[in-house]
Amino acid sequence: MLIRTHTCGQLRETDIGATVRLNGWVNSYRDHGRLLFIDVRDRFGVTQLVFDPDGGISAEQKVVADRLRNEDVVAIEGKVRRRESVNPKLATGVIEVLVTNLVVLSKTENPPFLPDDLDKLPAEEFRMAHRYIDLRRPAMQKMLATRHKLYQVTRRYFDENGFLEIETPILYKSTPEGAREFLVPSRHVPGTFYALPQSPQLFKQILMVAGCDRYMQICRCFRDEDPRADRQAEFTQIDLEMAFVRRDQVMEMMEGFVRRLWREMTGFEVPPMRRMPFREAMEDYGIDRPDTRYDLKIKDISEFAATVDFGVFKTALEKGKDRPRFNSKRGVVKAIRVPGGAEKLTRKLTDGYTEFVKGFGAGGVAVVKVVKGEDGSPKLDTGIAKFLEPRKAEFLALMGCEIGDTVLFVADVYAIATKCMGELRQKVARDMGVVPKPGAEGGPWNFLWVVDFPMFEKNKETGKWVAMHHPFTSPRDDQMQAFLDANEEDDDVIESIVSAGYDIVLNGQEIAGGSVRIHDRAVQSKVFKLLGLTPEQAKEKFSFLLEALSFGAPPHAGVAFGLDRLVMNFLGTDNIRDVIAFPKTLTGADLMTKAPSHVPANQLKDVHVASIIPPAAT
RNA sequence: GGGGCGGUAGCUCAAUUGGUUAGAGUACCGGACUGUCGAUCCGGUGGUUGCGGGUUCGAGUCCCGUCCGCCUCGCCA
Repeated sequence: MLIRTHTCGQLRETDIGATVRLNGWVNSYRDHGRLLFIDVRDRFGVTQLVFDPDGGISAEQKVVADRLRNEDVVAIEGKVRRRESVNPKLATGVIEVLVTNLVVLSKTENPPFLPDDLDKLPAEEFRMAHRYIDLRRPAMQKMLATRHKLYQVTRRYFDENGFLEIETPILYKSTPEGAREFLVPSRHVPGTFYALPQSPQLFKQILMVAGCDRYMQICRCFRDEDPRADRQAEFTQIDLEMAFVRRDQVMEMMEGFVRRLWREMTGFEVPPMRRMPFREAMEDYGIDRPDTRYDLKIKDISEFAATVDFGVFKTALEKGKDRPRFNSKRGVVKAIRVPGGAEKLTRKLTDGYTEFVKGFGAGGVAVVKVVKGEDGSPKLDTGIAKFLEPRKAEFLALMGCEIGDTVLFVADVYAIATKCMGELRQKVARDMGVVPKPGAEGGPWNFLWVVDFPMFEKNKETGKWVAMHHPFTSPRDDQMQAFLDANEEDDDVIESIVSAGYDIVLNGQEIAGGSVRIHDRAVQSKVFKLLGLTPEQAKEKFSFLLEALSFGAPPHAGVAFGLDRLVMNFLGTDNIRDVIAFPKTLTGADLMTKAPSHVPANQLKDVHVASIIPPAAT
């Protein structure tokens, strides 16, 4: 074949006169009879070829050229010359190649679709089934290049900071807490199974005990739970761990990474990141990953609401009134002041909010508008105005209301009211049009740390304690003694213990999370006990960890970044499948390879597995 | 597991209340054309309306079931 001398994005004015060879795909053809133009494409760009019987191409080859169609693969030789008319859309648009020799390397069937970004894209289902064509699109090539660059910046930064890149096993021990695991049957030991790792959490801690000091890995993780637009069952993490550090050293290292990453990927200089306690996030934003690009803060007005003669408030506030503040079952009234809402939040929208919060367990949303009265002063209107009227001045002052505002209320127990308000705040922000464009489209990049998470929370169904982050997260240093001293039966104390965990939140999205780990066997044992694991169960599941911790474990801490979400941010997409070369559907199918698939009976027999699904039914 | 949206030519879409032979653009095939660049012009092929039932004189359209895709709640230590 004619091996290329240049890529299809390379030739410039300075190459005019040179004899070159190009390889690539036919991107489009424009047949003028005697004269034929072909745009040839590779991942580097597009170059125009000209086939002219007066220009050195043989009559036989011209006939072959006339038969070229989109996505045929060709090799050509020819002479670079200046175009008669420049195409400013192409980087190579000043020149063209007058072809003297053509070899068709691969003739294509009529392709199911053409890989251009100009027309409306085919259905995603179809793009995934023919991924080899979809990935030819310039936008997808850009995605692959962006991911690649992210890998390189990541490896460079952590290498410079003394991290070792170490691979950990994919065939791993089942530790069935948290997410459902993918299982792999063992051939050697009938009836036993590996699991695919939800993350390399325990291996990286073991590596710290093993004296590796600093570890990093760009690793695949597997969680057999239902995906979402921004979630795949199989996804990639930038996984890290450091020894001989506490919280601040890790956070500093991570912040440095984020700063480097954004500088190199986007040119944006990330300012010092504020640290927001979990409690503040929940109080002001109703969520542990607040989007601080817009205000619309939530206000707890329980105290004021108690003075209002409104049944819904009174009923809510009666609930769990003897419980401590922030207790999930204590009744509260929360409000959001929406500047300009009186006009924009129509009755239809606010009625919709009631339906919306019902989905999260609340009874509804109460509404009041602040309008201009006849004397020009603020007047309460619609909704629950008549109940608030007697305490109007106090209410307006409390909420800081101005004419034109709408105030939305939810009254329920703390957990529900907080969740509803957090979700409602985001919905209202969208309805009001105050959510900025994504960072990749010129909007702000808004980073913050969320810290001081509770160590434990109660599972709603079982009533048992579960680790909020994971069971290897240490209490915050100043909480350690309180944790060791705590009576396991004392829920209020257990609930109050704060962990040494930390998340990085970007524009309301968690992009990284980590914690200082427990490096003391006694502390780890106490956590397992609180989580309801007997010493025997703990040993069965985590003996290797407990042993490791008992043979000289350095203090250590780490973090994991969601790599796919980082790429989504850099490309400005909200679809995770757009940043993965070979993604899966919501049911875990690979539409190109048709995985998962049935396997022959003998293959099942080899691994000692029998299907309970009758062959006829499948 | 629950809720919602969608599935019509290779692809993107249309088809009035249930009513004639299911159309258009594009791709593809044939033809014309020496400067185009999403070439243009002329002509043509192409349909199990996802699948299976049902209602009806008549179903792309209505009903039931099912499969697939997407969005979402639960779930995701």
